[in-house]
Amino acid sequence: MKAATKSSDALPAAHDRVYRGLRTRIMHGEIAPGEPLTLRGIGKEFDVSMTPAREAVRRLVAEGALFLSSSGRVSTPELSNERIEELAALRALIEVELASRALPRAHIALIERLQTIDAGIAERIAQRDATGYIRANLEFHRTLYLRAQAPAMLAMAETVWLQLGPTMRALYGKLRRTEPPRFHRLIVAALKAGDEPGLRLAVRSDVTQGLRLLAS
Amino acid sequence: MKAATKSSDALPAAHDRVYRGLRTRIMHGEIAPGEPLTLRGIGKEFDVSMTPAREAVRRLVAEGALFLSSSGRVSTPELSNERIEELAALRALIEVELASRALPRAHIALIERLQTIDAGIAERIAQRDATGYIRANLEFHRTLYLRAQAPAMLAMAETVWLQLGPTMRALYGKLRRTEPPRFHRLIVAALKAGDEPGLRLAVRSDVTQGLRLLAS
DNA sequence: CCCCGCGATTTGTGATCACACATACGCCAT
DNA sequence: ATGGCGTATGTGTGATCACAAATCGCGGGG
Repeated sequence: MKAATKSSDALPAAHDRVYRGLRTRIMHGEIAPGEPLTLRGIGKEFDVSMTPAREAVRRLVAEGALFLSSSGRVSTPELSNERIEELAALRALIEVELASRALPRAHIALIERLQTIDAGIAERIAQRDATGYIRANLEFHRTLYLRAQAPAMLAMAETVWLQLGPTMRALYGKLRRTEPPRFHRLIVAALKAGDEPGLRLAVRSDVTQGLRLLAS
Repeated sequence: MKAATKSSDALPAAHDRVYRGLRTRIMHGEIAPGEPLTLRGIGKEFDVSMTPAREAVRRLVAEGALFLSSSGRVSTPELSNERIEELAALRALIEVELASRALPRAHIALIERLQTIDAGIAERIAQRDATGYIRANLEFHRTLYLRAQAPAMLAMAETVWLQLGPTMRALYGKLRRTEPPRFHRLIVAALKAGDEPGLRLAVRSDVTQGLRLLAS
């Protein structure tokens, strides 16, 4: 039971592998809100001991992706309506700024890529693929924001996504969407036209649309 | 060498004690940018083993307060001008929103407390007390933002402060301030008058003032 | 039938250890 | 004197262990 030491493996550090694995699962909404996790369970799943599992969990807790009860138990957080409203407001603030900074650098190739991703989103919706929908939606936004050349801001936006992850999945179940996101069209149109005020409005609308129903 | 087990101590968990200790030192600018840290050194300083030290460091790295080199060495980060500009923009976005949300709840008692803190800031400046100045300045902002009743936003703002901590200390040395922060007066005045646009402008100015010189 | 309490099990915490790697120091050959 | 190399030291990583506390389940009493 010495877990392959390091031998000739590549170099994806153990605790980082666990972190990334949990992170994407949370961000994509593959874990239900309130679901409890155990360090030994995580370690077993990723074939590591408790130590790297603990580090990964600690990091996710620091990012707000996991909730740490007073007794040290970890679970994915159940967000209150107030917190959801705050996080939506943060998304609006940060992502509008990111989109605005990306606008001058948005070439036609980027816009075409966004349209391709958007088509994929429509497919996921048609197939009722919640996780795929969330993943594609985040890819749409991240692709745009990468052009902003603002890594610190992007990291902060992703932190917010992470916190909303489990809830977004639950939200997806509530609203029975059959249509593709209409605000994405507006975003693409504003990018093409170089219309900054229109872009800001479209991003703000897209980011806050779904979360309004949840708070009602 | 069994480190006092738990005996009759209260219950401030070990790794959390280390985390808080390092966090405030970083946020207050008591550690120079680029300064290297070792897990064993931290453990010795707080009288714990490497395990809690590692967890605290991991958490601070996750928050951007510490930099982790490719070989695993940790140090406080040396920020590029681009990153400083981003962080200043984030401060402006988030803190303007926080101030705006705090405005309707800003009673006279709060305003008086802000003025008291501001007087303390003037003292620190007169005494050339860099750390004291930073701490008092952050207290001024936090006191105001607490009224916004937006814990997630406040946490995000504090994360940005944390990332700027070591740099703010260096910044303090560059600009030889002798006058108390003039924008704080404007903030207080806007709060008294219930002037939201004025408040937003004053906060934005206060937050971005010092960092403009640094980027030049 | 429900509620309380006690014990077994689960779970997080922190210390310690073995190991791999990086760095730094010092010694020897040129 | 200087440059290169091998060793010693320091550092992070991850596994394992001992311990305390929390949680769960079961049984008895009301």
